[in-house]
Amino acid sequence: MTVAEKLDTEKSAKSKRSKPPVALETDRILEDDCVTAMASLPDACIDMIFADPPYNLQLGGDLFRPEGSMVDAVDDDWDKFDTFAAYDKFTRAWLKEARRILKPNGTLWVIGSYHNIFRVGAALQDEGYWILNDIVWRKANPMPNFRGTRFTNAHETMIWASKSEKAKYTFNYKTMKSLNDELQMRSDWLIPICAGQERLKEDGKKAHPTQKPEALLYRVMLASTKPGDVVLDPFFGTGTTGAVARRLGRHWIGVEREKRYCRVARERIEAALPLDESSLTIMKSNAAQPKVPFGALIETDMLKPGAILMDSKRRWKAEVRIDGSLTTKNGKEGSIHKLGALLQGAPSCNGWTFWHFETADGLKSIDDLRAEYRLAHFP
Amino acid sequence: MTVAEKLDTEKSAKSKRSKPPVALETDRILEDDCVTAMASLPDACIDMIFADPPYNLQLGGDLFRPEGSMVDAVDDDWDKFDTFAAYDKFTRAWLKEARRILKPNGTLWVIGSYHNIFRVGAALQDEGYWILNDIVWRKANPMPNFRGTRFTNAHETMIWASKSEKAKYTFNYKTMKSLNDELQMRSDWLIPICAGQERLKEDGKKAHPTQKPEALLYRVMLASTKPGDVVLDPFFGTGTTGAVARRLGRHWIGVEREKRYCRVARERIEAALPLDESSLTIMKSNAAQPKVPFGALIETDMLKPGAILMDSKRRWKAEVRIDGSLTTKNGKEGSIHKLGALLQGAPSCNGWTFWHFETADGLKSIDDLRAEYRLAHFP
DNA sequence: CAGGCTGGTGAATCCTGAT
DNA sequence: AATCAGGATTCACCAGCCT
Repeated sequence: MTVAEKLDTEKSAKSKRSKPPVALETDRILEDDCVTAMASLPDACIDMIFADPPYNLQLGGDLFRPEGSMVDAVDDDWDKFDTFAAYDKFTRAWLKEARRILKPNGTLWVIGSYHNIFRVGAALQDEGYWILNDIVWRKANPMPNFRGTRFTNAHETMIWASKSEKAKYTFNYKTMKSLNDELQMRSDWLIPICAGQERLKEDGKKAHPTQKPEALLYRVMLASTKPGDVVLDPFFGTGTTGAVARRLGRHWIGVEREKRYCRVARERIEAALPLDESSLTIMKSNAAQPKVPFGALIETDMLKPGAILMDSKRRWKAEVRIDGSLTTKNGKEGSIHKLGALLQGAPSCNGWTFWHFETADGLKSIDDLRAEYRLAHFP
Repeated sequence: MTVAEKLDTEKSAKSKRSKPPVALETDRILEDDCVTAMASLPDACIDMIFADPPYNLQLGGDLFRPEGSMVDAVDDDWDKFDTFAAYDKFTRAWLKEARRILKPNGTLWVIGSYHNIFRVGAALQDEGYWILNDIVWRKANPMPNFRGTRFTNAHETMIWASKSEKAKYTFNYKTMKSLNDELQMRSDWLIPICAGQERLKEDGKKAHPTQKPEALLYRVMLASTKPGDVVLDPFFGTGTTGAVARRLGRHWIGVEREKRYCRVARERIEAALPLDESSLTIMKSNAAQPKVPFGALIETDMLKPGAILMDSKRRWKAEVRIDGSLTTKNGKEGSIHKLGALLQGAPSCNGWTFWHFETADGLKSIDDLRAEYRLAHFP
């Protein structure tokens, strides 16, 4: 049990609505209102939530309008404020419940457009979430603005947030870098909209008005979850989140009110084939490599006490001592990291990459020695 | 007098704080707090407001680059707020005053990052503004994420809003289209950050920590104002808004509390000459080259993880992994370029033309797939 | 002079585990 | 809870200098 999970259990025990620790049923759709459905789940059981909440105030009128307000007889401005207030109430309700069911180190993604994303963003900050990034989904082929009255609305915004400021969230940095031709993945993603074969149809018409592309969920999930994690989508629609989760070996829970969406989603996920284990492995795993103390290189005679190390430009030299510390001619000393930092006047230094030694083929880094050591001792 | 201006006068007359119709003094800096300064202006006298308010960054300790130097962070007092509530109060105060001085058909631009933009967006909706677009400023050269903890924060968000829903705002559609090589201008703009000669210095150090690029203001002003319009900037700083306004033949009013910023701004605007051809070219948008990372083919399911790639003569084979890296049977791995080079013993390799996959009609290059991807998504 | 190399820098909520 | 030490981590652009 990790520290995080321990904390989690302790919190649950204290909470008024604590539930007995039962195995969470995953890979299924809860056919219910999103707040009610989430309320049926125990505290801190979800690793990641992806939410694509509605924002069409007209269609959802009943849902968002507060009790007893008169629709017809109000002034425009008042009506607008009223509607915003109702939308905010709805937003806070599901964000609150979502935060409760998130594990301490879980994260939340929300996608929206300028109609609702600012309200959602402010609300989630107020609820205690900590924003990690806002991500811009740049649509490769957006619908043009036919009337020429504004800029072509060519993007949507996603907010990625952790449960709290100090949380140790999952971010698969190397995976993202690899996916982006060995450059850091930026906050603006160019991804085509969902069309063609991928777009689900019913009787020739699109099955859902706002179906998201699988490529988007693919990147979201690959970035912020580990295989086996549980992903929840409180506005499941036709189940893009579920389909991608299954393909990527993650567990999923979908919440959706509308029966016909649920039916389409089930069929779709059924057909989404999980990738096999070997394809799932990524090139540079974030799993910690076995730690090698510098002294181990001396003990195994890969470096001898008295050997001279220097930085790549031969500005500084130091001698290796028997206990794995280094010393300079004028008496400075310390670990490979400490001395490297001291000589450069830097706050810190990675001694493994800073220090080199002379070979027939020129300078070689002690990090290469460490790699050799690992190969020999951790096959 | 336009209809808009007539409406405007009528409203002013009814308003409790109506003022005698005096000529508005423009092209000057009001050296004062932003709310106080705006309060000194009459109702409905401004055509466009560009606001770059404090972002409330909430930075922690120092941040160092991998090579040891320290990042020069924004730690100015003007960016510090105790709570979100305090920031919201400040935001609503200036938004309210800004809306009062805006002409009925005037518009407001606000720029921010994920730290503050959601609060600003929600507040301006509450104040009665009507959002027209959210615009993403994609930075061509953002600061990387040095610790590999999040996605590179590579953009900022601007909100463009009219005073009310029914307003007849200015949008120079054709100008924008011609600026964008005869394609409709999208909501994501690729513009470099302010650096080099353009960056104002004092004693060799940057004069203002958050100076915005003139290219950004150029596009904003060209899109949403007419020559002779009055543009107000309530957070003037070193006067980018004023400089661009002068060059584009717009009148400007700047509001800035800090004396030293005012001094720098005055000198700068004094020197801002009308644009010549060459500067115009610089300002013109560099249409984003759609670069396709190999990973995009996997995300869009054009290539599946586990697929086998080989060179044109079938000498080498490799398997596609989930993150866009390749791996061979005997454990060699890398990007399409790296692995191609490694296998051939060459210093470098263009993986796009080196790697192929089996089809019914024989081998096909992954470069063909890339071409298909481009064709499908960048019409 | 062209071209290459080095160094500096930009609105940044930037580590982790053991003791 | 706080402290300490190990050691992992960067992209595009510009200016200046050298070959």
